[in-house]
Amino acid sequence: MQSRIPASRTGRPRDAAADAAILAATRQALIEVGWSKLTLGDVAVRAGVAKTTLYRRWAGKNELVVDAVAELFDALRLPDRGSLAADIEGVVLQFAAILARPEARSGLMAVVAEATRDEALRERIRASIVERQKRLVLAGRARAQERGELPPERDAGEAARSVDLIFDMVAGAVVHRTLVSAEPADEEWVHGFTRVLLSGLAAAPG
Amino acid sequence: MQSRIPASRTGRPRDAAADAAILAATRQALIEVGWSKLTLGDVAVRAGVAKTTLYRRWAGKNELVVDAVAELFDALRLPDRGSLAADIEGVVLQFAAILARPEARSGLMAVVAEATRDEALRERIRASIVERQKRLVLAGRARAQERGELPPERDAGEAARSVDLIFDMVAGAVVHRTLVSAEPADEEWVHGFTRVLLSGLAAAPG
DNA sequence: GTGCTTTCGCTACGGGTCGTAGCGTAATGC
DNA sequence: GCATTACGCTACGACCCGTAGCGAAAGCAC
Repeated sequence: MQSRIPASRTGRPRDAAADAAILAATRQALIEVGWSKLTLGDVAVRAGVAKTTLYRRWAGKNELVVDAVAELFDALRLPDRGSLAADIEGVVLQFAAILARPEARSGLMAVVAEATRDEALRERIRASIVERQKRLVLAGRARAQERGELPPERDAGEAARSVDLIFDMVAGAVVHRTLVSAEPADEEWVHGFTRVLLSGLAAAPG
Repeated sequence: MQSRIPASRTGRPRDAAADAAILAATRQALIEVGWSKLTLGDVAVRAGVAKTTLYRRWAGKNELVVDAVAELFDALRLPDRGSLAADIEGVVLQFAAILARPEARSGLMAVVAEATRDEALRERIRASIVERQKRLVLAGRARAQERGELPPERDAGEAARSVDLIFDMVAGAVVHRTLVSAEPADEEWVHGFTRVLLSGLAAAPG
């Protein structure tokens, strides 16, 4: 999943530790110098590998940063706080906390911008970040339906569209609040946002 | 508002037509080569001016692209379709149409990414794009309150927070849908989104 | 008109990054 | 041992950056 360029089956195997070192170095470089001034030569020095080694594993800066950032979002967990509203607030707060970290802010938006002109990169982001985290929406909704807090979907297509909409609204609002409005997505804001979102979902099924 | 570097009062005045030519050339370059491969030398050639002229007016690539993209959003209008839901749908569809244009997609996200590490650039984006377009939310809400579709705010602080939340939700959702999920924000999607948003706002005042 | 000031187009430059090629060496499978 | 691949290192041409310096042009004050 990480290395875009696959390793061969024969010959000397790749150093597995180098992958982790490179991704960690990439995140550190994002923190210290940001996306635009991040150079692959610098990352290689930080990771303690040769620049050519880096190019053997990743096609370029875009792919490398996507992988480095994607790992950050794997820490997201769906808490069980007893109610859908509280569960969502918990996830959104975690999401906001990740987006507050400079390596996530600088890297994520930059690769999304690059992806507007790169179909393969867009698919890479979708697969390794977006689709990967939709598990949270699915699990949260299923639990809420068990509790009777949300009505069941009429059909599968309806359900899929609903998940997509919720994901776009949650991720979009938090990202916009954090990166564009440049205001913190703190507990007060998350509480207000969650209330509006849930009221809307409950009142407008489908 | 456009040229970051102010002109002097005496001496030969700047060619006013050059500003428009440079901004148009910037947008055209965003369409053809995208943000990352956009060079100021290329923009200067496209605009028919010397590279040094460009540097006399803008501090760099970031500031230039912000100005070039900001103009795109000035075309937004609040239509009067008779109901708040219809009005919002109209604005959101216009917003989605702008974001569907490659010069807006590529440029906007890139400068937002750069702004995560540049306070002045962040303020520039806020002033020339975000705050500038909040007029739409304000006008839409005022009209809805006249119609009785939305309750009045309790106080000014409440009202301001509400506008910020609405703006983050609308802009965030459309941007995320268009650029990250890479799905079109068509009429069907906008209709569903608007329904959820308005139901939420009506049910969860303040 | 005559100066003063600033803009403009042009050329040239050092500095930095890119992505690749080439080499000798190290590590694994057969 | 042999083939194959990964690794570290060096070097390279290509490109873009941002600035300096120049002569010419276009306004303003007088």
